[in-house]
Amino acid sequence: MVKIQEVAKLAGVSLTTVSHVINHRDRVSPALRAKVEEAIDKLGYVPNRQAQSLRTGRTNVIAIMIPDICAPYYTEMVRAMQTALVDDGVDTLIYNTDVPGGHSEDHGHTYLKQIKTKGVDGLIVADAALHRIQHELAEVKIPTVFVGNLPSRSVDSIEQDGFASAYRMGEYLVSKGHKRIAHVTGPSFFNMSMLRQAGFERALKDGGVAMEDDLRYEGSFLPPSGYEAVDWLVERHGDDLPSAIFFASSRMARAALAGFADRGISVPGDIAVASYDIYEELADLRPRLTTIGVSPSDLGSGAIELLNERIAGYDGTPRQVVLPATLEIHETA
Amino acid sequence: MVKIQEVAKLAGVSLTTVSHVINHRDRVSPALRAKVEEAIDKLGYVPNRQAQSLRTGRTNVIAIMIPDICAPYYTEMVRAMQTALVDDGVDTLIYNTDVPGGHSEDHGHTYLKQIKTKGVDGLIVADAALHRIQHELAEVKIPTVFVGNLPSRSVDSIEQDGFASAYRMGEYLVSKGHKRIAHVTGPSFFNMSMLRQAGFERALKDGGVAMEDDLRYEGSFLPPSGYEAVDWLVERHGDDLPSAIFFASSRMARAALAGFADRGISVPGDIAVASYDIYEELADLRPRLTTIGVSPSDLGSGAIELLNERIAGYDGTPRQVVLPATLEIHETA
DNA sequence: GTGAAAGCGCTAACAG
DNA sequence: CTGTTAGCGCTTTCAC
Repeated sequence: MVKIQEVAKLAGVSLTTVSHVINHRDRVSPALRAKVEEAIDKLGYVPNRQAQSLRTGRTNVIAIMIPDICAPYYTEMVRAMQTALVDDGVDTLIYNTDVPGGHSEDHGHTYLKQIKTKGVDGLIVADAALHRIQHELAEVKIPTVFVGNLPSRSVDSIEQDGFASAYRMGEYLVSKGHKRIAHVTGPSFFNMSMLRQAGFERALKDGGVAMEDDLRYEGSFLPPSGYEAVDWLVERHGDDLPSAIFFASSRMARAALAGFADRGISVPGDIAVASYDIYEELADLRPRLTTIGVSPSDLGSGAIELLNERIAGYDGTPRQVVLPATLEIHETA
Repeated sequence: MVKIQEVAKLAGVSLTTVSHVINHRDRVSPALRAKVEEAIDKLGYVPNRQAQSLRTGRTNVIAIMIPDICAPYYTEMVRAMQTALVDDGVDTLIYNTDVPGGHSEDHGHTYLKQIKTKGVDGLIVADAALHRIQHELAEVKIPTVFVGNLPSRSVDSIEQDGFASAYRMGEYLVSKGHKRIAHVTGPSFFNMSMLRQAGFERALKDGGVAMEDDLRYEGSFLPPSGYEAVDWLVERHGDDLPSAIFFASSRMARAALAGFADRGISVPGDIAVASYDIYEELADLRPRLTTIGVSPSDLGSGAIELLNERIAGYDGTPRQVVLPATLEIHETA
């Protein structure tokens, strides 16, 4: 490893000067600068980040915690973040709480510890399962932004209004004349699940459509439970299907579409399908899903904005940004 | 930030002892260790990684370069890598060469520079577009594994046999009685595209089926070009469709399925569809794609194995691992 | 505009 | 088993 001293020697200057041409170009005369830069090139010198960081306390790295790197929703979000960061040369350490061998929350806990020691400049937590460790989040003294609903408001957050969005979808389905609507919710231990559920069912109620308990199924947000929901629906109501079904996540809806196809149930002919969540990848699905949600890209770039302000020194009380949802009407409902 | 000295003071020992309980537990008497650990807890001490790394030269971080974090193929691969790394506490810096604002290869170049300065312990490059900068790869003195076909064999690599796999799919289609088969290839500047193409067309030839130039379309591996390929096919051969079509990537095939659906062309009724690539997410697609390929998870965990050996000090000539492909026959062909 | 010197927090000889 | 000591490579006052 070639170090700053060797550059200095080759260029015939002091190592301070070399450091200056690296960090404060203007403080060095053009002539010297040229000499130094030549030496840097010749030697193939690259500054050692560890040493730089140790000295400056900055790493130019942020950590991102997501539950599942295989979910397109999160990858689109991460991509937007990376895009927003690339010009600043900030790198992203990605932590997947869903990695096998343990509960997501445990991993979150472990990772949080790990992250603290890493000396990252900032942290983005986009994992609803971690709302339970919000107190820990607040104690982490590095700038942090939570993506999702964070009741405690202990750190900055950016989210969508789950209640209002789900309400809007409920309204839409009612407006299409549906009178019996099945509802596959998210896990009841997630705040966001409850919000979406409450919003959706409130809309039905307001629209004069009763939500039968027997038409509600608690899913996990993940694909398998969407497929299972179809099994449940057919077993339970096969002889008298509801006219529509709403999924609290599009991953479930996507799997459910496969389930309906496998059962020979036509969508939207036999049953209309709608879901929460929006992201680009859904565009290639047929039939195209009718969904409501906020683009993960917007959430991602918004999160980075908040984080950058914190990193730059903003020190006000935690902010809470709520992004408006879009209703995308396509073939399935 | 609480440092090792304060812990030492509180525990009433020298800072070496503290360092030892952190790094070499067994070198310290249980009694002292307990005292030190208590002090660590009380103070909430976490070691500063920058300092540790500066001293030891290890960071417990590896860098992973992929072209597109939104492609399920790569996310499954990354996930497998992270799973293989989590127990060792190794974190992953993820670089997306496909990030907007520049050509993938340029980004690769830039990132490579950035990575060099980061002092990562290892590097995984899973981006075929980067085979052009293989010489740079070889010059990076950190342990590196390339995922994909690397003709120069300048570093360790793990890959699938594109020729053999595509050949096998060609054979299969011929065996199903197809006589006119369209072929959507990958970009001709990729080595792997050429391998797949050669394998597939060779199989047709060996099976006595002519490959008409007019039935070949050069795609990009990405979804949009799959959709475009359908447009091309219909414009060109709408009145006389071939009986089957093979896509060199499943992302193209997936988009093509949407394209066929939009045109009212039934799969496999009007045309059989097959593709390269295998990954879990395809399971939720209907009709299910008939594909051939190697699971990205296997590639990912294999890559980590190779990398770990290098990090551990293995210093032989570059190895080349080739994983066998699986033919998955489903509905579309 | 340039250089000497101090030290970021930690680890690992080495000596006791 | 424990403590003293010398840096890892860099940035940044502070003098000149």
